[in-house]
Amino acid sequence: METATAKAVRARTKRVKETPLTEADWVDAATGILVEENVRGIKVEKLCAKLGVTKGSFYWHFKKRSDVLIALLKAWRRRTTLNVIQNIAKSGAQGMGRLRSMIEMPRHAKAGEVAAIEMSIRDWARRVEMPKEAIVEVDTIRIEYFEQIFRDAGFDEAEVKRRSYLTYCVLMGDSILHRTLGGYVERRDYVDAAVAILSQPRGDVGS
Amino acid sequence: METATAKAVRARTKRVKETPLTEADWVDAATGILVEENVRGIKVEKLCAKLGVTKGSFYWHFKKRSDVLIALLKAWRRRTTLNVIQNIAKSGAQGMGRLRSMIEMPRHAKAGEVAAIEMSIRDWARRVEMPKEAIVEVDTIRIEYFEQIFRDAGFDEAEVKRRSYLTYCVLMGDSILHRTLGGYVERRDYVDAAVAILSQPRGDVGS
DNA sequence: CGATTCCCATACCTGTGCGTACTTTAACGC
DNA sequence: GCGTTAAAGTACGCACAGGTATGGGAATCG
Repeated sequence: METATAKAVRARTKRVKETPLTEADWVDAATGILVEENVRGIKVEKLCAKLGVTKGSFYWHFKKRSDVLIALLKAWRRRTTLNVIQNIAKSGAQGMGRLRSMIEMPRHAKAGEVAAIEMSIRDWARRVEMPKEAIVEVDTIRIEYFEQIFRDAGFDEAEVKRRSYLTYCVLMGDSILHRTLGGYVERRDYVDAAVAILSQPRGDVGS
Repeated sequence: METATAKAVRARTKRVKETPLTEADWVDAATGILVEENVRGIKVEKLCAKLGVTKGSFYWHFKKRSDVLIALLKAWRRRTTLNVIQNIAKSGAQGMGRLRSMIEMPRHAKAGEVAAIEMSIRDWARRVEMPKEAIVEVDTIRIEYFEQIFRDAGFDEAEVKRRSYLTYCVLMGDSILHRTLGGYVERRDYVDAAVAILSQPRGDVGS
């Protein structure tokens, strides 16, 4: 039979980090599970196993399970809203180049993980109010950015709104569909076409 | 204290239907929970409560919990693949009118429930293989229909694929975003713009 | 060097949910 | 009428998960 001290040692050796855990560690672990499973898969004991500690630690950092969910959401909200703004500046794109770099985003290398997190949160938001607020905020910020792009390109206000919404639909749709329909269209091909079609001046409607 | 017979009577009176339950009844109940919560929310006892019976009934109809999930998926797959084909015939639309009626779909009255089911299954499919197969099949059928539309309109094969994928992205994006960004654009306005832009012949790309 | 505080371990209680074994009731054939 | 079978009801075992209470070791501060 395993002694209590032996178990303690075994638990300790599982720890990756020897410094005390921070809230960020818990949030990261929870985010991982959120993607692999879903919100309901975020169990206290599973979090602890992932971090190599026991429940005593969790309930020292948080009062209850839902507190880590709130922290997760807060962190995502902050990261994501900042990302939108930063990607504007970072890419250095101008005019319709901004549209292109936005449309390319879901197909970027590291985007898969990011998109998976967002999709999990969107799914969560379908039934719970708290994540819905975060989603609405992110959606609003993004669409305002699209509006700016089309406004700069000289479209009138009504057309700006329509194209912004359409653009966001394309973006959102692609980030969902390129997983199952991955190889259907080439990335370069798709991005070119999307930019061209969305930025094309309104001509006559084909009969 | 409540007697055993009294409990039996109380349970019986909760039953909506007095005829024996069918597999379809269980699948319907499970689908309801799938939308309200998610796939992990489909608990055997919750299903039973919804149908006014006890676990004895469930385990007479199914061997284990996952069997009802399989049945649910099978039913959805069948319904959805049929729906795509039927909506083609039913609408009676021709040419680009077919595109319009497809784009209108997520905004139809009863579409909310249907879309919610699909989104729940898509979320489920992100982590499990079984629902993923169903999703891939549905995606393939839909995009083949889009291809037909654009092919009939005279686009070349490469453009057919690009536009089909873009169209599906718009459809998918709208069915997700119109919940949070519901009032952002008017339905009529959005549909007109989407059809116009997606069907517009390729002109010069604005600089 | 002693006490306090931080961070975590252990043990326990409770509720819930899956699955099983057995019993009960109602309809139906004969 | 009477046994048989379909369609449940009842009771139980058990594993997991949330939360609490308490204990322990290491660092830190006076």
